Amino acid sequence: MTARQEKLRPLNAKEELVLATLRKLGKPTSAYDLIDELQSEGVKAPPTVYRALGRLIESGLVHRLESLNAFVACTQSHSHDAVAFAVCDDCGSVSEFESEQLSGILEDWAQKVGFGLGQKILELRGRCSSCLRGSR
Amino acid sequence: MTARQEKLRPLNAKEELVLATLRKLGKPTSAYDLIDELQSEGVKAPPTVYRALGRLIESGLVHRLESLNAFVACTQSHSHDAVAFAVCDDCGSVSEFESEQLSGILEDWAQKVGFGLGQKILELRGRCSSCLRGSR
DNA sequence: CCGTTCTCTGTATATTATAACATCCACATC
DNA sequence: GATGTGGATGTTATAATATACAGAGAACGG
Repeated sequence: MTARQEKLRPLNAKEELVLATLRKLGKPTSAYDLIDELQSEGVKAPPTVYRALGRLIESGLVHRLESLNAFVACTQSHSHDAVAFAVCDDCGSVSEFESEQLSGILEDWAQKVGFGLGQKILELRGRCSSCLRGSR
Repeated sequence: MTARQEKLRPLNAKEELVLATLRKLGKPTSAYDLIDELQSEGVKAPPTVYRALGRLIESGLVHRLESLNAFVACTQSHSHDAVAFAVCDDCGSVSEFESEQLSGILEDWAQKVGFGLGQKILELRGRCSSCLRGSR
């Protein structure tokens, strides 16, 4: 139930770079946009950035947003059980939230039907409160 | 709350073909695999199949699985509120399920934080009961 | 030193998706 | 009938996303 690091291996230089960039940008970013940002820093081939992202995801430091094919730095210290992402379709911002209740429903369902539950992908699309206020 | 067809427009020939093929295959299928299936039937360019899929999705007859970049025929008559998909990573089968409770949690959260909730993407990865029994 | 293993890297290519523009057809207007 | 207009459909090219595969170099044990 507590936050877990999937691996304790320290980050290498490229992983640090990618993580720092995702944190700086603070919003979902595609692998190729990361390459553009990090050309000059030696991250210039797709496999390089995908490998770094893969390991950051394993470590729980980065999330992949399936519905955007993009990546964000994790902003919460959480268990990684049933993390949901709310993506604003106007401004692109993402907020993370977790709910034991949510997690519970999914696990109960899996139990009931005998599904061996692995990753839970929970992404909400819509408009964030500030975009709604701006009412564009 | 009741099942809704987003549009009443009848399906055209290509849409019927794509839908029939997805039903026949009964599992998540990529747009390009559909093209391979339907070459001879006149569905041979990507925009053709993507347009058909787009309209089938609007009509609620097909779902897109974001985590697979693939498409499945809808197997349930449902409201399309908070449909979740359980994808078996071994055999590729998908089962759909719905839960008002699930829907409720997500809507409550959105309400609370002022998020204007649109599409809910809920995909569970894991192993289906028959693959678990086979214990491969 | 030499081979083994491990990590890291880059080239090329596969896969998924859309932009841009041409064409065709049904219907309206003159 | 000629002309236009709008919508669906078709075609070509290309964009965007992702991975297979194999080479290069360090670290280590013999």
